[in-house]
Amino acid sequence: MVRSEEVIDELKRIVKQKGLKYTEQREIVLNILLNANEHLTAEEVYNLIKEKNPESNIGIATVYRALGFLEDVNLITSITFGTDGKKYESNFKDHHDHLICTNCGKIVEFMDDEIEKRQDKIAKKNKFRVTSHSMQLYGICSECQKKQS
Amino acid sequence: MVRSEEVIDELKRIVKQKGLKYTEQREIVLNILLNANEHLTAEEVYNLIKEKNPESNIGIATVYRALGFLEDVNLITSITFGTDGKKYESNFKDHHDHLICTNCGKIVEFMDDEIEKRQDKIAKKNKFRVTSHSMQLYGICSECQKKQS
DNA sequence: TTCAATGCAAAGTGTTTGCAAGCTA
DNA sequence: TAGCTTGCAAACACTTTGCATTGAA
Repeated sequence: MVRSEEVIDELKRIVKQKGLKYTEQREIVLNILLNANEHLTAEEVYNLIKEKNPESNIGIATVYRALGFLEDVNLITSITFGTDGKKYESNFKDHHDHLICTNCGKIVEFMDDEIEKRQDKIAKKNKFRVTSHSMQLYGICSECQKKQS
Repeated sequence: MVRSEEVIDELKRIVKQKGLKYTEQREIVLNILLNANEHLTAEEVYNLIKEKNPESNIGIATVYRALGFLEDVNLITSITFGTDGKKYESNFKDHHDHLICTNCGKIVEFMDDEIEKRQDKIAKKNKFRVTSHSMQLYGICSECQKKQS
């Protein structure tokens, strides 16, 4: 995990290097994700901004554009699951994979060195130079199992 | 892997047991997925039907309804990854994961017992009853590496 | 001063629903 | 025949786009 200010500085650097403008809106969106403990949909980000930064009067289109931009420059990542649509998270969290409850949508993060090692091995065997990966295990979480039975 | 006819019989059994009607449309949709080698979106299923069963004049709404029904009765599963939306696959296929070349789009399928075992272990530790998973390794395939260098 | 970025609303997507007609049991 | 299913089109929800305006460099 990295300090928020460092990531914001990184955003400033990227924007400058690309000859684009630095805007408060992109910073707000990035900040929301840096401080979020869970994966957020575009709409959730939008609602959080209205709640935490009511003065900003941001539009939903801008949120979508900011999310797209931040994903392009690799500051955030998205995963998509079930009916909740695309969910975003900051890239400044330790690497992890996801366990996803297909009933309630809960996402649990995990990390397993053994799997990471095997992935490298598989990539080598297939002569791929792997740049990233994503893994999702779908199932029913313990709470939902109780409710169902 | 199971023979198509057995799965179709299973569908007939389920439909009867639920007091519903057996229709050609549901059978066609199921058959498309049984014979598909990849995960298909609703629209891809629809297009395949128009190609392989042009006489059926099926509507896209029926495809969605059939997919929903087949998923409810556990003959097929859906997962969502990337930007293509919900993708379906039959529950009667051998399992595999994907290596994806981000340059040319080539997809290589693989399967690794060690990873599968670790996944089970992780699921147990988190008290999830896992029903499916998807893993993608993104990178550059050997041909594209040659072209780039 | 320039032109990227924004907010708004309209236009696109993909998916679901209402309904009259069709078809299975 | 009864009522589940269908095809069609309209309705929906989510996301993107066009455009005039704003604002960062």
